[in-house]
Amino acid sequence: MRESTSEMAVLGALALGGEMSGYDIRQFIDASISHFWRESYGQIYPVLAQLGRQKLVKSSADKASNRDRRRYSITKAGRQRLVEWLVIEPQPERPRNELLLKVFLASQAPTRIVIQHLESMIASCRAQTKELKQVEQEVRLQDAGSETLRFSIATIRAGIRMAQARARWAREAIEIISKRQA
Amino acid sequence: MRESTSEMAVLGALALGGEMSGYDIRQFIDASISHFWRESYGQIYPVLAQLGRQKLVKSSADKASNRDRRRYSITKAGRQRLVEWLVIEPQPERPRNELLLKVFLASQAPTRIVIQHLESMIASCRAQTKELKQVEQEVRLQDAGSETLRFSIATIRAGIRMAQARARWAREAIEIISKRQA
DNA sequence: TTTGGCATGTAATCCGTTACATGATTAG
DNA sequence: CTAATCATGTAACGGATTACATGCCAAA
Repeated sequence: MRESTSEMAVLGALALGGEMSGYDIRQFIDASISHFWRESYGQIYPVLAQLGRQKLVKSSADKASNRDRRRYSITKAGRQRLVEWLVIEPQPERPRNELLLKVFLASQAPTRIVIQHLESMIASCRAQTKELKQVEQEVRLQDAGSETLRFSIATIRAGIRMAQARARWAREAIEIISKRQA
Repeated sequence: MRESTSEMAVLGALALGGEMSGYDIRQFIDASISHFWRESYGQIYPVLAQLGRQKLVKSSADKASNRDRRRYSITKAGRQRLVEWLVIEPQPERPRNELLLKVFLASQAPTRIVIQHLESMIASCRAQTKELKQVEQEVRLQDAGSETLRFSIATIRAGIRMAQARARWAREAIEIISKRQA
């Protein structure tokens, strides 16, 4: 089974967003879940072709525009497939973290280097927190009353909390690292 | 430039741990930084060969054992290369998060499904927090006085804080999702 | 003696990004 | 007119995992 998570992201976009082109799907993902997900065209188009072969999506040429444009929509089988995947418990991910690797190896370079990295991280976390808080307010207004609002909000809250936690950790790390041993 | 982060992880292991075999490197990484990094043999051996070609590590057959065993150590050029990499500011990573994707798409399945996922996550975060707190105590005792202690501790604290933040978020998310709209 | 851990390596495959190639439409 | 955006797709490459293949040594 190939590209299973990308398949599900594309299927999910079509389930929530209705009929869309490959291009639209990219915009949709970018606009709604870019803080924890992304898909490139290099994934989306092959995945759409494959989903089509599996009858999980259907496509039609768009007659309203004489531009080269295909519109995809999810089929009943596609919705079923999506649910099958949704019920599978996601395994805890263990992503590699380059900053933590640099912290772990920091004894090999001047201490100020890693402190600088941590300080930039704090800045970028603060920026992200601020931005996501704005997004949260916007989404609350725009999607008020929508069935999916609470799920969007839950993912945005995740981004905010993680950014805050990273920033707090970085503060603590700077203290731990700066303190000379007794 | 290929496999740059794996190269640096291997180089870093040799910088901290001294002379080691490919097998040892794997054990070292597993024992010390597995909560945010991992390397498979399928990476380690090709990377060692490549580092050798670049004169960043040197190897010698181990005569003390007549087992098939090569011991690698970092060269001066290797240490330089490592420092060059350490000073580069790590860019904020945006990993894909499957759980968050499932939360975002949760309207497509019964609500209890995603609640269950969040509850399992809380359980696994608690377990990880507990485990890392133990590791922290062990490392504090074992590496007391070591030059690298504070850096190890900083990375462990990151794991603890992130696990706690994830658990707290999951609690909040369950509330958000369970609440019926007014 | 047989199982588990030590030890090295390759091949297949997967999943994903980036670069490339092409061209239409629309807003300024 | 022309730049930005809409739009689709392929090819090359990169980085990592997993499975496979092999075999020694030590302890139970």
